Amino acid sequence: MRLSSSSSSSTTNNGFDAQPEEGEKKCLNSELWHACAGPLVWLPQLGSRVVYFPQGHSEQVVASTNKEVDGAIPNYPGLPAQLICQLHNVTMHADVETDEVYAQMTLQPLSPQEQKDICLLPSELGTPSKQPTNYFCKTLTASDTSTHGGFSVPRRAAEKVFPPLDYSLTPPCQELMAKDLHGNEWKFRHIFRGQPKRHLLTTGWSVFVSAKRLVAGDSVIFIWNENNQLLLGIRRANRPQTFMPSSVLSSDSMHIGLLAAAAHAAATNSRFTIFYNPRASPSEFVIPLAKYAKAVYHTRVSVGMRFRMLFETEESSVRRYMGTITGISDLDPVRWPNSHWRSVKVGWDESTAGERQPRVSLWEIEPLTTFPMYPSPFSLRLKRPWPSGLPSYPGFKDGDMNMN
Amino acid sequence: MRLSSSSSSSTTNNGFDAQPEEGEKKCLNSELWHACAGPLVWLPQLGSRVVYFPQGHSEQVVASTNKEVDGAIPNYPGLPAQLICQLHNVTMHADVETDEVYAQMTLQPLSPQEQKDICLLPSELGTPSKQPTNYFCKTLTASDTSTHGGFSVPRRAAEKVFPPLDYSLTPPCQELMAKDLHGNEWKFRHIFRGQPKRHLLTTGWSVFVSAKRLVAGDSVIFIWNENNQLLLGIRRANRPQTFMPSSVLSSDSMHIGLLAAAAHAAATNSRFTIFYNPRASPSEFVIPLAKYAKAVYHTRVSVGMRFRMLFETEESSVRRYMGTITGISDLDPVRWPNSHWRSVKVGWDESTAGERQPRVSLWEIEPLTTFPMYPSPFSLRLKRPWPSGLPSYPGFKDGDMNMN
DNA sequence: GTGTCGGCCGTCTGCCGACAA
DNA sequence: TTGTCGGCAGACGGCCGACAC
Repeated sequence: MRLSSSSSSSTTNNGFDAQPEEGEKKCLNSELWHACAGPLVWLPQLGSRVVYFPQGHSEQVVASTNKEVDGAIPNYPGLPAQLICQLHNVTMHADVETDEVYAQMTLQPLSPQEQKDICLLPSELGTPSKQPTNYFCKTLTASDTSTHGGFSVPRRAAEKVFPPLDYSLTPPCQELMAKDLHGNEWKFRHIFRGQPKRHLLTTGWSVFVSAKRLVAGDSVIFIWNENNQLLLGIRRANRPQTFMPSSVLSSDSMHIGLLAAAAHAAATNSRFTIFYNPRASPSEFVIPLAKYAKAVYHTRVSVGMRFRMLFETEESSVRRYMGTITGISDLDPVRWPNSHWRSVKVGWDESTAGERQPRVSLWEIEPLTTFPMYPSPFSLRLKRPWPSGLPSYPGFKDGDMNMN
Repeated sequence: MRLSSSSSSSTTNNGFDAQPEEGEKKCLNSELWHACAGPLVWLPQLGSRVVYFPQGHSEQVVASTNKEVDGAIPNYPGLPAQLICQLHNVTMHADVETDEVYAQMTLQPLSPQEQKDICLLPSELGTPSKQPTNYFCKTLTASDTSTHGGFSVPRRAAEKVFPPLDYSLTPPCQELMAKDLHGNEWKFRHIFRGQPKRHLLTTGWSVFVSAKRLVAGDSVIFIWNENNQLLLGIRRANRPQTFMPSSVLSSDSMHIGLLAAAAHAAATNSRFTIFYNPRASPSEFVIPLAKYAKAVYHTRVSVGMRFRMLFETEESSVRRYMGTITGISDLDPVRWPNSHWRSVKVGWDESTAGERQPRVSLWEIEPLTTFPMYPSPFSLRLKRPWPSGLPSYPGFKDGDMNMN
């Protein structure tokens, strides 16, 4: 049985397959996936080199299982804190039950020889995934989810993303068809009525709410794409995890499995598979190699330095928060010495910053004092040693770094 | 957040905690758990020695994730096909979403010294868990689950497990309160009416059906226990897995995690935790040591020998099927040489046996030709070598074996 | 501009015995 | 003995504008 809809990002398919073949994976709309994942989520490019962080992967499992790890997790001496990998496959998925978006990636650690020959391509910095322009995201109110009525569409939203109504009708109304991540179609009656006049979705709305089990606080996303299709995604509020597989494997075993799978792949230069859940994971843990290299080797940070960092707003747009670097140290000096994962301790300017993490990674922030983009002998003198097991960085050629 | 109700089988609590303390696990009714798990499911006794089979554990993950394992799973040379362990903890759980029952066990592999000192206690053979006597199990019909009506209670079932109605009333009826695995109470109107007269659950029934998302084919279990409480459990039909954690960890990583966790525990004689899901797992993979030893060292089997084996019926009772041993060999000679897991190839007498497994383990069957219970020098001559990494069996004392 | 409510109508839930398997 | 159905009454779903923030 297929448990999720999926789509390979390597295809250039822009819509849905009209008739997916039996036994083949259904195609999943990339625009909608990214809209649901959020504006800050990028997926690395197929075939590119990436850096994989077991620590970050571990954090995702912690967040997903909501269980702290006890101290019994063995060390994997052969597993460095970061693995440079080739990205062989990346597919977008959505949970059939919850519509939760996630990505599956197949990674292959580079051989020592390949690591020596590293030579960054401009394209490997990672390009932000194209966010749709004609869309809106609304957090559902009690009235929206109650059985008593329909969905109140914000006026600007309706005018921007829905087809224009024929205002000569009394009342003006039309039928909308929207496709969700799995390709299912939902029909809504869109009407403009009331005193004062407003846009509403009536017939069909409550079916959608109950089928998706939406509650007040969850959000819906409507997209009008370039193929004149209406797409419809959902984002659940951050209620406590309910999708946890508590009855399959202990969270300790999951942690061990993740580490052992990566360690085995690293030792044999073979492929391994991971799942990245952008809305459950505290941070991305598969980073384009060039982005990592730029942040770690071509940006100099120090205590006291000011920086800014992007965060997602409730309306699914982006804003910057300012902060100051208060320290630079290993997050876990015993288990993961010399790791760049969350190596920067920070303080946030705004007092409401209680929920922003106290530790970030170098590639997540923009220091306000910038240094020359192109590497110089000076900037290549590292403050911290190159992690053991990885080569030094001779193959980094100036001409290949084109990062602005 | 607590994701499942649970109860330690080490407590002697026979009912529900009236007021579970904050932060403490709710107590889960053992009778009801066993009724939902089925008549063939035993849980090993707390503190006893058990044999753990990574192969069986692996089979459970395969069944749960519905995905075959590719060949990439590394060997764990230090991990034998069976581990003798001390059972430090065993707790019963039920999934909050699905009510699916499962058990959590904490195992500690015995040290080499402890393995030398093995001396079986009579109690360690494993005692069948007491199945409730006053109960019934009914598979729901289309009428039972439709919104059009209530639940038709089979006459014998109602007379056996529900409190007697006052037949002087017209119509005779009463209110029933039943507790599910999580301790939630459900209220039903029990009425005896119609022409011909029959027992029905009306008011309250449809709330239960929709809350538990029951469909025709699922089963309900009502128990009247010795504390005069009515307990109510559910067993879903074997529809394709829906609880799968596809977005958390790849099934390969899960397999590796399971093996690595056991291997690490075996190497360091430290504890590890596993989940046993009796209705998802093809076979039990944590076996009382004495049961294992009796089957492997004190029962002689050969090709052509007749045997019988217990199976669960649809009505949650037990029946025996007969078969003939057709071969004895390793299930996976490469990865798990000298393993007793499913080492017996069998043929079944009845032609409808298509769904019964072609390979079973020695402790699952009862050979029809029995040999003396007490070990003799003759019966101790093993047909197969004692698995490497385990001691020979000198500590087996005659006086301690009291197995009938 | 939009969240919630009272009002009102229609559909579907849910209780009943009939009937047949 | 019990699964399904037609009949029927009442509850709730769901569409409407009023109204207030």
